[in-house]
Amino acid sequence: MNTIRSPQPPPSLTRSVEDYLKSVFHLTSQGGFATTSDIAEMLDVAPPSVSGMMKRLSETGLIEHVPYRGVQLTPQGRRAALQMIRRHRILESYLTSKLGYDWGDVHVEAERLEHAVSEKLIERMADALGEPRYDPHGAPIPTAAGEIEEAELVPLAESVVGGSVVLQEVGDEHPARLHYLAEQGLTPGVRLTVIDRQPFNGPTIVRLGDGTTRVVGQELALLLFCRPSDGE
Amino acid sequence: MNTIRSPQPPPSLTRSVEDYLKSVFHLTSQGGFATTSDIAEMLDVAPPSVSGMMKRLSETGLIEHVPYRGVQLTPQGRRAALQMIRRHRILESYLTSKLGYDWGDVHVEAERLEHAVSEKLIERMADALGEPRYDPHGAPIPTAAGEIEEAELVPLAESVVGGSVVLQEVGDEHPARLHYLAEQGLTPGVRLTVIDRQPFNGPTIVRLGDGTTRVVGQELALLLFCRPSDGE
DNA sequence: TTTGAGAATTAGTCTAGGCTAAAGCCCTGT
DNA sequence: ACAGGGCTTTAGCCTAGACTAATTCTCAAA
Repeated sequence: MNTIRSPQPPPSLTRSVEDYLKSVFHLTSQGGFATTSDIAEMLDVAPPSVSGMMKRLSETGLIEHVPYRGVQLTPQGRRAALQMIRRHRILESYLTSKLGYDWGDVHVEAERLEHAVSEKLIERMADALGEPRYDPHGAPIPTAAGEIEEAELVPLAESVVGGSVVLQEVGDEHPARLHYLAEQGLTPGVRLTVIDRQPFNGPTIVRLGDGTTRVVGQELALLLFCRPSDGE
Repeated sequence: MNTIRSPQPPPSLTRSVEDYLKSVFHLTSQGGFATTSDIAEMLDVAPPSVSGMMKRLSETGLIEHVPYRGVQLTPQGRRAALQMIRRHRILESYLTSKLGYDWGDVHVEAERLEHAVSEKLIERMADALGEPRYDPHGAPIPTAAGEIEEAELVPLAESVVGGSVVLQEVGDEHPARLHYLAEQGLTPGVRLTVIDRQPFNGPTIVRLGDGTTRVVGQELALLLFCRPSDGE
């Protein structure tokens, strides 16, 4: 008799654990470690709560914890985090496309739903949408297999003056800012010509396809991730 | 200055509390009290867990607890329970109509989602469905205002032999039984002629609209709720 | 009227996941 | 080289919501 049950039954993580894994993923996406206080701030909990959870998560093999340094995801933790991010982004896409949600309002709703949906439901939504590759904010949606596109994007605030870029992703979830950006026509896929930038962290001035211009303050311009688009 | 804040901010119940309220609602739908052990069995927890929760719920005014007798919902508890039932049934309807779910599989999915969806999402789904009045099992969907239709239904097992009935509601959530019933053509809305019933809790024999007959064992026949349909 | 079975409650414990206060580590600036 | 400041961790506590074991209540039957 074979007593080894190989492809472990899904451990079924708690809501809280899922949130911690997502935070660590986002905080380590540029490489390096996620620190206790960054995680605490992102999840709005006290630092000791993070230390406690990091201990539990490293015992279950989801993260690697270097005391006083920070944490990184193990391959297993990364898979779990990407699964949550896929759920989140598919949900955002579905709510926007199929239920008329505004792109500023989907984040909060998806944040709760992502912990409750089954794999099956997510795949049905993805199917109904035609397997979208980007969510409404332009963020890449991980595949069901756990792969995610990594693009080299540059914040508009750091783009080359005189160049032409395509706004690829809006790195923000605050409804008010998103509403404002949509009003300004600054949504993913738009092509922008970088006309000028004021010194001392001043605004960036861009021209849209229709010839109109926008003055984008530094704070917002740091959230608009672009890829260069020199040729056509 | 008015220090009374009348229409209390929504207290935001926990998942567990929501489940208890639903159980009490279902167990008291015929009037009377819900007993500790019935609730425990329905939620698959130990009786002392129920006693503990009943204490908390009566402190927050959601139920009325008569020690050693049982509990009933207060008007506030009933509103909360009906809200959960509305969510559940709208979700079941949406998953069936819009995402191709089988009626045997929707219950489990809705059971998790009902705790995570917002009011707004439920109303958008209801709207997309055209404000359905019944869920896929034929159960009435409470209105957003908290009203629910109460019909006088009779289990097929207790219907009058020789009479004609319409199958209104299937009172079961087990996927296997639901699949079987669908195969047999026994789904809500179907008209049945009750041809015969074997003695000693034996099966009921019915004829469908297409002239074919079905032999329905007592266990299943108790789950098929019908309304008389004498005239056309 | 009493008694005993069965149901309900109380008592006490456990875990997850928060918190504050206190202690420990690391690194930079003098 | 070391002192101090800022993180991080530990210690200890709290709540919700489970559990088991022990106790108490109720009601029906003798």
